[in-house]
Amino acid sequence: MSTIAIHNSLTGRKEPLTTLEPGHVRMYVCGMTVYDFCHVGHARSLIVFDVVRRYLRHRGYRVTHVRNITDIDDKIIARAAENGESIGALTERFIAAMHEDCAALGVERPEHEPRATEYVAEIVAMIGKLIANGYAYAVAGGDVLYSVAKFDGYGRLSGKRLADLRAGARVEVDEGKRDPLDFVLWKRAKPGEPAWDSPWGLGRPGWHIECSAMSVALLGDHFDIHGGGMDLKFPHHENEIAQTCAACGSKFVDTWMHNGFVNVNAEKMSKSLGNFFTVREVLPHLRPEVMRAFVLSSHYRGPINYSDDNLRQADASLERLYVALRDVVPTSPVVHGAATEKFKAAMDDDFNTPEALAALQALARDLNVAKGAGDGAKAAVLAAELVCLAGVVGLLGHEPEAWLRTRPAKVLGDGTTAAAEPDAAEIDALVEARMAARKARDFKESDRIRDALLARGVLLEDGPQGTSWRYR
RNA sequence: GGCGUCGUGGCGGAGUGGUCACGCAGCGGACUGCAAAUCCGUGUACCCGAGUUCGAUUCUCGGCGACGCCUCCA
Repeated sequence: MSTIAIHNSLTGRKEPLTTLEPGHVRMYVCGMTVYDFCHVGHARSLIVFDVVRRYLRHRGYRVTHVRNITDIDDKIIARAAENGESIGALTERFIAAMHEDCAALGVERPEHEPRATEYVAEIVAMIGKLIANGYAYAVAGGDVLYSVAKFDGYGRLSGKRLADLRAGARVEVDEGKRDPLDFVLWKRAKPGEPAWDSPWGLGRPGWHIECSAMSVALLGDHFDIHGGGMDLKFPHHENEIAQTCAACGSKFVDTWMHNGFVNVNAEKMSKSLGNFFTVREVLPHLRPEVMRAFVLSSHYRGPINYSDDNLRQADASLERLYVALRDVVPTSPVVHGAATEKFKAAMDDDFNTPEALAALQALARDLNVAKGAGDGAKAAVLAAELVCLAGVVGLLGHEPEAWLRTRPAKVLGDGTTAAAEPDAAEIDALVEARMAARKARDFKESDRIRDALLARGVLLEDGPQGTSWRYR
């Protein structure tokens, strides 16, 4: 059996996947800070690791997938205050919204979804260990800081040296900080802020420590895969390594995976640039599967450019697959052929989804050829293989006819939705009328009907079994 | 300034030391009453310069350019 190779950010190279426990992958992926809606950048990360999870399972692994929720931090506190809303109400609202977005995108629920506020005891215990081990120190105000210089491997993940970091440090030195790079583990509460009791007084966790504490609590102090967006590499993941290794004296994570950004006009989609689109504003006009196809059209580590044209192309390539599946009933036990081998080889090679998608396209071609040759049995077998493989990455989950005869509301330039398109009943009636005209060889009339429908977004196609229609 | 990633045909996007990605768009053909879909065919693509090599888009070095991280960020 071939093995899966994964690019490990820690070593910078592709390595065969190994698991500490045979056949069981333990994977932690950094999730959201819940003070706002998910945007397309979050969607990419969610989809990428959803595909990783699905593929590992497809390859026979049991997967324990943890995706945390950061439900306490500065931005949450600030946003709640801004809104005049309690922190709990704010975070519950955006957690629910995130779950809705995930469901819409077909992103499976991970096995565990721990929230920082539910793990304060573990966090406090870990900070205590770090102090005991000499890696952390409490300062007068009530903050506890991590002493970066104490940790040998600091900077290994992000390829940074302490000296370089200090030279470029833009952070002002807090009083009490022994080193400008030291980061906070426990933050003293200001009046009115949510706070938990601790040996260092009332306060709350720093950002990085929650992931260390929760991953260790749920997956152990040494596990297989840790993932997240590229922007988390430094300082977040670097700090996680420093914390967990120093507290537990273990190796922590074997394979680090980082997905690339979603760009808009070649610039990173981000809150500060204001060039982001939320999942919920985009999804009504874009079928979720198109979003997934778009994300998978490029390799997860590279950048991907979010644009109408690229989404359109993703839609078109997906449509080609659905058109191929039209009028074919897939056989029941799936027979795996050459396409499966290609698909598997691609996915085994660091989840090369563009290559895997190419295998699906090749399969669609064979399927079309079989259909053209009238070889229904072969077509049925190929269709089954196509649906099965696509399903592994969460695609082609719809009935082809249903997919081709549905479309999201078209948004016009002014933000309004386009006038309603003809419904199925009306289209069927017109198709009937056109059929009658064709039978009478009144092609002028039949073409008039077809052109009129096309002008309203409906495409008619004459085939051996009659006329079918779809939106375009 | 430090560190890093990347630069492939009209567009998107894989990949490889010497045959082939794949999709979108275009063109020619088959099919069709005409279309659409489909199939077949079609593009002197690999940022620039030097080096290694029988041979480099692929390896090495240098340059240019884009982007990212170094502060919260998926």
